[in-house]
Amino acid sequence: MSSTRLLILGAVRIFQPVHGYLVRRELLSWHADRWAHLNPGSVYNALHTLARDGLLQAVGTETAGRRPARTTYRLTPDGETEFRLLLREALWNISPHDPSILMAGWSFAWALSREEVIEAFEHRLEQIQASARVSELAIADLANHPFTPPHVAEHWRLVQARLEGEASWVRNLIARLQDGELAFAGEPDAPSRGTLVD
Amino acid sequence: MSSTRLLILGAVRIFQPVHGYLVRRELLSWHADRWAHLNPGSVYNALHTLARDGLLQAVGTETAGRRPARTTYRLTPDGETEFRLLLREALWNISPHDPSILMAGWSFAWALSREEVIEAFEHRLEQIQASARVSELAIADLANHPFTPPHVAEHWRLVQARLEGEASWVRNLIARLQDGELAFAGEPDAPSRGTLVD
DNA sequence: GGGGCGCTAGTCAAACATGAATAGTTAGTT
DNA sequence: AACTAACTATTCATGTTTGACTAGCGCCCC
Repeated sequence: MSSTRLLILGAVRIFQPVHGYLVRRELLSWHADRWAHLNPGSVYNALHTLARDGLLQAVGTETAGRRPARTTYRLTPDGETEFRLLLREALWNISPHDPSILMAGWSFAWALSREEVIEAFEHRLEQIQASARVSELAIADLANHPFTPPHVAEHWRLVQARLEGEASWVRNLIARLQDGELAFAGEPDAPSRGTLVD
Repeated sequence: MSSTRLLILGAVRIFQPVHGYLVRRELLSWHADRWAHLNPGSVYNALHTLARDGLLQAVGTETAGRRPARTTYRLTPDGETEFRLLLREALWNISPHDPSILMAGWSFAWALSREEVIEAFEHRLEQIQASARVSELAIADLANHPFTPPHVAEHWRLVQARLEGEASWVRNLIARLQDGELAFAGEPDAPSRGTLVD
């Protein structure tokens, strides 16, 4: 699942310096375990991988009592760059076969400016329109492939129908963003760090 | 990805006895490589696993010239049972976070009766309605969890919007199935085996 | 007749995901 | 004061996915 890296980078970025358990707990409160298949192992594995690749840096290991030691991480400059890259990819491009990518991207949209998010979403609407046209043409083209079974045409229609659902969510959100809802990078109430309960 | 087993079982079931390459080629013609992440390795691995678990049986190995040997498979009775189970699960239950499951299920819907498919789809519409209610309540409940970030409410709305898209596809299909479109188990033109090009 | 291209058929190491299990800690309850 | 339920913090064996790679065969074209 390609949304894992973005989710982990983004969650570390909010709370850094932070240890794995807190990252996981935050993502659980977003229900990312369901929509992004985020098991405990995935979180810790991603942390290790990202640290090995130089996107995260382990900044210490604390032990409280006789509990398991916990390693804390923060983003490296490369990690910050990668985060912004993945975030922009997630928001600007449709991913018709992986719903978790937009969910992950939207989770950190506030890290960009309101203008960029609106622009990205408008671009998304155009892509969805283009995709409708591509589907039509692909379905028409099936006539030239007589051995392709008829359910394939419905696959195209189903993918497009789901995208239309996504489009109505996007349109609703664009309107609300233009109305000033929520807070984004550079604005007074913009979140930059998460709010820790404890 | 849980749709892999269903796809492989179903594809073997169509062409049995059949070797891996033909299964893969057929699934590629459905573009399952894109919507179900079906790489060559996944196909062969699934075949091995299903054979190990007794759902498939390797019925021979032929060698033509000095080419790689090819193993042919067919479903065991357990494999047929598992196929029908996975197929019914895919069609009767919504899977809000994995779009490939319905795509895989629909690919083999013709293996059930027209009546059952219509009933399953009607049940699906009810589940989507119920899910709308659950989303509403979940969003309302967020007021009691002040530290949950605001994007979580949009996650619920996005999942629901995509399901509404799916619902419009399902409604369209129910109407066409009631009109007698396509052919299902027990009907004159029902597909039972695939049509091989060569 | 030989050179290149695309098809056939599958393998494999590395990467990634799964989720049960572990083992100590705290808070509440009878 | 003992019990237990839930939380903290992570590991690890197992399983699945990825996609580049191999290597022979057939066909077409010059």
